[in-house]
Amino acid sequence: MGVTIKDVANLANVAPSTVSRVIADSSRISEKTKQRVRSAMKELGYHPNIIARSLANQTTEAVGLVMPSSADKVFQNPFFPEVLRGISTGAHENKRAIYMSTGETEEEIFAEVVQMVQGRRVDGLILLYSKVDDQVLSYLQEQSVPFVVIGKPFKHSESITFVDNDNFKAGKEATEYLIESGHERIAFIGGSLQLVVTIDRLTGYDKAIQKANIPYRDEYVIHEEFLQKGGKEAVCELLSLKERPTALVVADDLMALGVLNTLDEMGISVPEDISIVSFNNVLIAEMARPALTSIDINIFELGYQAVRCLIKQIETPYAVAEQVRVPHKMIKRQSCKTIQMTKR
Amino acid sequence: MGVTIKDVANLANVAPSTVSRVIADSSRISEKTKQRVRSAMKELGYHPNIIARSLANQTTEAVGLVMPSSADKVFQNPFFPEVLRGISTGAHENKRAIYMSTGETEEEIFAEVVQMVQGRRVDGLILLYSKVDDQVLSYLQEQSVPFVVIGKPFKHSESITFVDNDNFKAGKEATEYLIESGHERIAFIGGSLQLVVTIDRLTGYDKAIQKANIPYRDEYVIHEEFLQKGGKEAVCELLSLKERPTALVVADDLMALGVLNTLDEMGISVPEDISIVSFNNVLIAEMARPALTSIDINIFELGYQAVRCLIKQIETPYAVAEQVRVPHKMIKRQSCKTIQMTKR
DNA sequence: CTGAAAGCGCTTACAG
DNA sequence: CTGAAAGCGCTTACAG
Repeated sequence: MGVTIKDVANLANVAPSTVSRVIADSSRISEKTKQRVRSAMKELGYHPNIIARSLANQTTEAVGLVMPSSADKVFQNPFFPEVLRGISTGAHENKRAIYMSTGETEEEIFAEVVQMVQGRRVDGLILLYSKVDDQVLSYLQEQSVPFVVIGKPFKHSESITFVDNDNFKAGKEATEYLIESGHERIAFIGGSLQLVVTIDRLTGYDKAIQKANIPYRDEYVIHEEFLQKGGKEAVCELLSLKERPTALVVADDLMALGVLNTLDEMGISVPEDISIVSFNNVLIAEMARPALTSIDINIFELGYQAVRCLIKQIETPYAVAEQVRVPHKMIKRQSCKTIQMTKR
Repeated sequence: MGVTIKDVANLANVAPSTVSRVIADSSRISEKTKQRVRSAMKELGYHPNIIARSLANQTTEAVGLVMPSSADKVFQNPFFPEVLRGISTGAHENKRAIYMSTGETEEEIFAEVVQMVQGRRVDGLILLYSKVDDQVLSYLQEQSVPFVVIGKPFKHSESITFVDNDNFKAGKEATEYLIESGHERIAFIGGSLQLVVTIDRLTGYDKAIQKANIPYRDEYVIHEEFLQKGGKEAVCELLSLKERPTALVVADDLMALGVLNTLDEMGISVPEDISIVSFNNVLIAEMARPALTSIDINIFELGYQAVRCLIKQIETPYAVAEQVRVPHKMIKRQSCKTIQMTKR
């Protein structure tokens, strides 16, 4: 039914191979022939069959996106649309199509990745997360398929191409900012400890309080899901302590929003009673009341750079691993207050 | 390099065609042979090449997603992640992969769609928007490729499969709710008139005020982008009128948020001075202060049903067009106030 | 129940 | 500068 290269060849009175060369705009074909072939293509409404081309030349012009498991929850967090926007822009600039995983459990996603890779559906992949002991990552490494991680790989990060913020530094800066404002009872509310981003930000927090000679307290470190609900649960735990914190480092804006709403319900006011610094600086940070002081991590750029690195890897087979650090920046708003230095 | 069907055939001592039948789990192959072939596959770590299979049997097990143009802006609106979530869930349940357009301008997107279709990259497509005079839609119709529209097609909607809310009714209900609360000076802030959803909701608004014998005023109907910024601009226009409205029907939560913030800056309070009903009921509707009364349109379900319809169409070649109406529901919160009936 | 062969629509050495 | 032929890795009538 579809018009093929043969039909074009017949009409233009050349061999199929010649048509193929015209499509590739090979310099070995005369202008005259090219013209003839092109008008035949136009006349017949010819469009190359990409699947056939993929099979013949072992390339797909598509990149695969691996979402974290339970993507259904993930899409609630504005991080993902924003990183997708960066990826989409980058893919488009490089004329690459996007292929997305749809699985929900870890096993399903793994199976999909194997399909994408072995099925030669994509030329390379982007992992939209980084977690401890990831079988997808190990698999991609051993297959030596081009891939890029958004976030820092837990292990072997020297030999893997990744795009990330300096989350250690960001966590440290957020905490230091609160310390400089006079806070000493600072809690940390983070996501799953399986996620490297949580580990990094927590380590930064740790470093900052250590440097300020503030004792580390186990009960001040809480881990929940990167969602509003997670923020809510964390607050309940923290407020049940005899010595409540006066400031919070919250690893995600959406969580911070949950924190804010819960505090509001409990009649605790921000920033008067509790100061908050959060991360990501998505739209809701600006919209929240009080507006949240948040570390902008430039999510769009994370996605955009990831594509750029991936394409580079695909096109230069033995390229060395590349590490890109996307800068962050604290955006100060109304959720923090300077307090009186007490005992120091 | 990859292990192919031939390698498996050799190891299992059968013909390639037999291996192929084992993959398809054909009933015409003996259990014994199946076992042998399967263990050979396992031993070699065989995975079928999907591209080759696609070429041979003219099917891809993938669905294409067509984003509205300027997808970069679109991703700022929470509608899209949520509809993607529904699509992703549906695709996954049906073992279909997702292929996404990345173009920004209308022409680019059109070219991508042609590529997806003629390149046989997808078995069918979902349009994530519906607008007046859409060349993509016309193209898909004339190619008779399976496709589904999210939103109501502007023309020929009887012969096209689509999934939509009853936006006319929703617009009418929102307006009636305000009328019943005593409002008469009700403005409508909508998105582009190129989008059918805007037209439908506006028509509903129109119907409601007409029914209540409230004169239609041109200056009370504003069209802006479905973003915060759009809401802001609309408010500025409306407040410059001599007779300011006392209530607003805002066609999108994100816009409503812009409206809210702008009113706040101007010292006009909601709902005391102005009541607001908006649409979509995304997370921010709940979070806004005051929390927004919003019509929940069940975005997830729109995406989910779209996939279901598409798969059905793909699998039953001459199926008739199907129209799915996803129900909506008003969620009442704090952005509306009953006012004194004045002149009636 | 299984195999040999043709075909899906391209690309790409190899010849000339 | 152009063509004939083989090949990419599958599937699927057609035989037997």
